[in-house]
Amino acid sequence: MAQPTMQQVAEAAGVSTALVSLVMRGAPNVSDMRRALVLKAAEELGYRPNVLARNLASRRTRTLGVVVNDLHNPFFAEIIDGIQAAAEANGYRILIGNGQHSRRGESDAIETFLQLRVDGLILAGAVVTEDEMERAAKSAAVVAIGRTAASREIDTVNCDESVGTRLVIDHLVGLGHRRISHIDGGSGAGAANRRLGYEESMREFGLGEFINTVRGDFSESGGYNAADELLTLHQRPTAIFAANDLSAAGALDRVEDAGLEVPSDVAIVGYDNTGLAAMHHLSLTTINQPRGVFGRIATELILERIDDGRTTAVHHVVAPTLVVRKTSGPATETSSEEEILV
Amino acid sequence: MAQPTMQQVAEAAGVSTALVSLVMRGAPNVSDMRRALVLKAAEELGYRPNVLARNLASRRTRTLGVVVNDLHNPFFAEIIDGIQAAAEANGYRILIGNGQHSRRGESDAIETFLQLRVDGLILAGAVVTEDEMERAAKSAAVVAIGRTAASREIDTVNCDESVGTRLVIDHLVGLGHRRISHIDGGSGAGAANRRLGYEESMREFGLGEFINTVRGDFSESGGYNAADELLTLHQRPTAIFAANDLSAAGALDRVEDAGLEVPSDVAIVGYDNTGLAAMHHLSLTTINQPRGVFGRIATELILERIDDGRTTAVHHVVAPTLVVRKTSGPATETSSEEEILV
DNA sequence: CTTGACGTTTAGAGCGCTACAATCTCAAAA
DNA sequence: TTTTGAGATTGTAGCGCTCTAAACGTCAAG
Repeated sequence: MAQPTMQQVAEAAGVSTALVSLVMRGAPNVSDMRRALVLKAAEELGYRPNVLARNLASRRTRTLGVVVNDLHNPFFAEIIDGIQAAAEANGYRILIGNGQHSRRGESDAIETFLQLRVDGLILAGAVVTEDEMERAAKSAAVVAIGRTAASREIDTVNCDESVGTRLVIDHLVGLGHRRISHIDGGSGAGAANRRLGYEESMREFGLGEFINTVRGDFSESGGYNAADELLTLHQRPTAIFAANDLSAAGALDRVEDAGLEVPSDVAIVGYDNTGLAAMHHLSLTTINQPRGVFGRIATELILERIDDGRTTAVHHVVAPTLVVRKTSGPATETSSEEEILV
Repeated sequence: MAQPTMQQVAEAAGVSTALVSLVMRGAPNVSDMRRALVLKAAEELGYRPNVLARNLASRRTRTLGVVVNDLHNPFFAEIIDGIQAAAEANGYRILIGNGQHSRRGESDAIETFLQLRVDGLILAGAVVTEDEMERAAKSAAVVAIGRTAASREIDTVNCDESVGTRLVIDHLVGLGHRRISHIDGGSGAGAANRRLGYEESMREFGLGEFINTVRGDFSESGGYNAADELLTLHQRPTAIFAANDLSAAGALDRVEDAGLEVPSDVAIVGYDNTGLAAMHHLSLTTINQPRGVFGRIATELILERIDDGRTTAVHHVVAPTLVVRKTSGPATETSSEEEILV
């Protein structure tokens, strides 16, 4: 496994190592003749630059470490796509670390990257303490996706939940719904803001009296149980706004189990526009977060710090969009009649 | 961003850099007094070992590069879990590279890892040529998950598709089904073996005359269209075995759209036991591949090469299991009658 | 006292590369 | 011809660490 070094390439090509270095880095001031000579020698020897040595000597890695909270969550895959595209376009490579859905796992991944001396660190959905992020920011540029940070050293990219929730309520109200209940996401990321946004929007539309939030979480069973609770209500809602797609799927399940039709008896709206929601079988109306854009913006922010030397924090807020599918529809006569009875 | 070096720690602790190195590596022959001294100095300075320099000097990285074909596929997340656990237990760290679902992307990720001089390379679901894997094997230990390799330099870990398919057919036959059709997975990974296994098992059960494969792919729409084709058949099948869960979901959709009951009119079985299949809403009978085990075994194989110097290839085959859920049930009277007519 | 053995500590030579300054080359200008 | 200077090439000192061999106590046995 002994690999050829620059030295050997230099000897084979009959030039200095410095020239080989220049060629490998694609420097401009090298004659075509020598460049060809070096390239040929490198090719023949199967030379592959040693990034360790290169980074050590240049004190730059041109590498971004991406720590995702949980690789199981497909949400992050698209963020990574965005990061990767933007990074490549700027001559950076990325390395991915798995937080294993825990503070501890994220810490380890961050530490690994810092030891590797990455130039920048993108934390997606991180749950580590802000303290820890700040400490990391002493050694590399840091940007966090999907969470806030007060530090001046840390940029953030977030989705505007209040816009997203308003889109949902607006959509449902436009369809004639008034009794719109919310299944909240417990301690999940963004759950609190979604609940607040729901309440705010309801009031905005003069529907304050119909505000009704039941406790749930970001899981299917959480949605199922919460829907169960809603169906036993004296006045059951004509529409359910769940905190995420998974819990919306659970709610859908429960509603159908009860022999009710979706959307005619009860409309259901999710949040996140996961692959699940797009499935023909579910076809869930939901809120789409432009995940690829998150990644792209995060990368651009980090490169501004690394390459342009920006030192002030930037907090980017991205607007989500509504995706209408089959689980939302007009409030029916029945529902309206019931409403009159209220 | 200038980070403290070993030199500075050594000065602060009043010892040599060699001693600091010893302490940082947890070497045994260091007096408690000096160890404490060094640790304290390192702590105070916020010292963090430079992995680049360390790896360069030691010519070892104790790092495994994991290249996954597609980060969007949750299939790989569990494999990574298994790898990570096994790697950590053996003092190795892992870095994840995204193949972006393309040969090109995988090549790039592999090249990046080789330039980083990882000790081992785990390719999960890779679609690169065997040539390329072999070239990589010249510089690092390589093991491939979910594909074969003829090279003596490359270990593999695979699932026994013939066992999996037999489990499915056995299950369905046990429920009284005879007219069992297969929706194949086109050029998807493992699709060919699943189709072969299906045909073989059918013959084994004396059901050769009922073998019926329709072209599909690993997507929901592929399953939908294939099921559509099956339903127009003069003798429609009483059971459908789809090449993966996603296409099974599509088939389920089509069958329900036709007003047929699952499983009483048509039973449906998927493959892979993805999160999708586990959803209450679908509750798909399917074949489970022990993905975490894939990862663990792959890691063990690679460490055998790295640490124990094994040079012969090992090909590990793991047995899948059947997960019975709600989309499979007994063949009904109607179906049997129809069969008599055949 | 030596001596030698053992556990601890250190000096210093790399690891493979980049960066910088120095040097060389050669055609155009003087 | 000599000078000039821009472009091409090279020598070499690190980057921060590990590793080998040697040096340094320390202490019991001779």
